[in-house]
Order: sequence, then C-alpha cells, then structure tokens
Amino acid sequence: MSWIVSPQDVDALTLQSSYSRKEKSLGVLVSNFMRLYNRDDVDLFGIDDAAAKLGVERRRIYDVVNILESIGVVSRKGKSLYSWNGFLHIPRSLHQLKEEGLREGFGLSSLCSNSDKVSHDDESEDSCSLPPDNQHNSSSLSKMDHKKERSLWLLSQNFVKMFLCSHDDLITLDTAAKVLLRDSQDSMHMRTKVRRLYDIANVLSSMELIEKTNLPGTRKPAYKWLGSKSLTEKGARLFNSTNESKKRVFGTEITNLSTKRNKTDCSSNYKKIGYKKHEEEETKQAAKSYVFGPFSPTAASKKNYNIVRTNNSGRLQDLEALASTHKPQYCNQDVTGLLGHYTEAWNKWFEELYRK
DNA sequence: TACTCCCGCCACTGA
DNA sequence: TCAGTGGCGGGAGTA
Repeated sequence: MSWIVSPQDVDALTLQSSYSRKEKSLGVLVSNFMRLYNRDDVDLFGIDDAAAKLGVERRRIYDVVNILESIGVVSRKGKSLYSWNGFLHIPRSLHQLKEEGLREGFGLSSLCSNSDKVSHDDESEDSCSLPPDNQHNSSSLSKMDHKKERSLWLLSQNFVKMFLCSHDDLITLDTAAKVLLRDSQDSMHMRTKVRRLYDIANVLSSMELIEKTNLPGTRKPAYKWLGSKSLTEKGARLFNSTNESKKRVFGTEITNLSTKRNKTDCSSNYKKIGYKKHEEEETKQAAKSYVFGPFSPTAASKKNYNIVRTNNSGRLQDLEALASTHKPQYCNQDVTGLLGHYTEAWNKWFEELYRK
C-alpha cells in the first residue's frame, strides 16, 4: 500500500472524504514521524508537538515513542519530552538486546515455531523458550512491575530479542505471543498480546527492520528479520543506482524477497573486527544511507541530492513547479496543517541546498 | 470468516 | 486534584 500523495491522487483525495483505516495505520504514522523528526536540527521533541503536527491523538504518539524507545531511536527526557537519538543508536541497541536475549535464554530453543503447525491448548508449555515476561514469580511483583512487564516497550524489546537470538527465520505473532505468555495460554490474553504485537510489527515493518511474509507452503503470516543490515543494503542500492524508479519507497510492496537474514552476520562481524570499530562503521554507513520515503531527512539526503541533481538537473524545477501547481485542500484541517509543515520543510531544504 | 489493528476508555502514577 | 501515561479490549475495516 502507498499513502504517498502523488499529483494524480490530489483530486481524488480532495473529493474523497470517506474514512480509510489504512491512512491512519501505525506504520504510516511512524513513517510520518520519521520524516518530521529525523533531521540534524532535531534534538528534543514533545508529545504534544508531535501529536499536533502529525494530526493524531497523544495516545498514538505514546505507542510510537514506546516502540522507538525500545530500539534506542528516542529516549525519554521528561514529562512529554523526548530526545531524538536517530538511527545511529539502532545497531548498538540491537547488539545490547541480543546480548540480553542470550543471557535471558531467548536462544535456548526454536521458539516453538512448530506449534503453528500443530497448535493445541493442552500443548506442553515447556517446549517454549524462556518467556521474559514471566521469569519472575508473579506474586513477588508489585503493580508497577506488572505494568512494566506488560509495557509496549518491553514487549517490543522481547519481540526483537526473539529475532536476534533464535534460529528461526520466520516468527509468527501467534508464536511470539505464546512465548511471551508462557504461564498463561488463556485465549483472551493471547488475543491481547497478539494485538500489541501487531502494533509493534507494524512499526518495525515501517522501519524495515522486519518484513512481513508467509510461512513456507502456507498463507500463515510471519515476520522475517531484516535488521540493521537492511539499512546498509538500502543505502548501497541507493548509491549504486542512479535509476530512481528502482528505489522502494515506503508503503510499496516489497518485491525483493531474497533478502538474506542477517542476524548471524551481525554478531559474527562484531567478533571479527571488534564491536566498537564495527559499530562506528555500521552506524556511520547506516546513518549516511538511510532514507525514509519521499521526504528524505536532511541528514540522509545531502549526498542523494547531488546524485539527483547530476542526473536530473531539470527534474528539480519540474518538481518545484509541480508542487506550486498542486496545492491540495483537505477536509481535515490537521492534514492540511501537516502538509503545510512538510511543504515548508521541503522548500527550506531546497533553498539551503541551492545556496550550497 | 479470519485476520488486522484503530480507537478511546479508564486505571495508575507522580507532581 | 489533575495532567500525563499507557494497558487493554471492543469492534470495525480488510483480505
């Protein structure tokens, strides 16, 4: 699916006032969130600011920042205040999560992936790997501990740990929920956990850390880990190709299904050349190359701009002319405001680059 | 019909 | 007391 507004869509969007669930998905929200804050000049941001600029309720921003915080992209600084760390922190966070996951026993078994093929309520719970949610005696936990245990932040971290530490290529949400609910196979708890995992999976998919696919030979949806290497690969594709049409933009279906799972590469590389040095190289490369959708953040776009300009010098004028011609009017004032914000940022970006 | 996941209620926390 | 936070599940949209 693609919710990037093209000129052809403008008229349709103007006329179309009906509700569309997809336009409000957490994945789209995260994508917009990235475009808004993944910039050099952004250090801190507020919940209210994000909610207003993105035209969503605060509640949804909490969902997003909780998941982003779990992989180190943002960190909480105070009431309604977060710092933007950016993608430089993702490799480090993933490394830490993997180490934690191995310590906590995420890699002990195959995450019950076979249970998707044969799933029964009376299935032996011992066949699953250690569920971090329920490592402690529940009676010894305070209410606060219980709440933290069930937080989206922790759930997201544990979900990522499963990918980083298990030997399974594919993980279904059912499997993940079962592992995280080892001591409770109650169907209602399962449903709730799966709902949350859908939220997390949407965010991680939007960031292309994971990819939605199917279990082999079935239509059962499952998720495949792409990891930080996908950031680098994406950058390599971008710099090695001057053909813009080959770039995948957010929202389009992934066609490159041969992408190798890289979690083992990640750890082995750390061992080979030393984590610190590798981390710096990887983070630099990832930061230089990562691009989100059509509204590229300035940090990642400076090099891209040169490529585009060299090969398509006339294209910039075309785009600017197109932008000034098409000014969509939306029924929703929030959308209009958000679009105005993007337009302003886009214009400033071009002005600055032209000056340079 | 099963899957997906938005939406907002409401409990909890801390100032 | 109240604003901030976020777990939770109903139920609507989608495939």
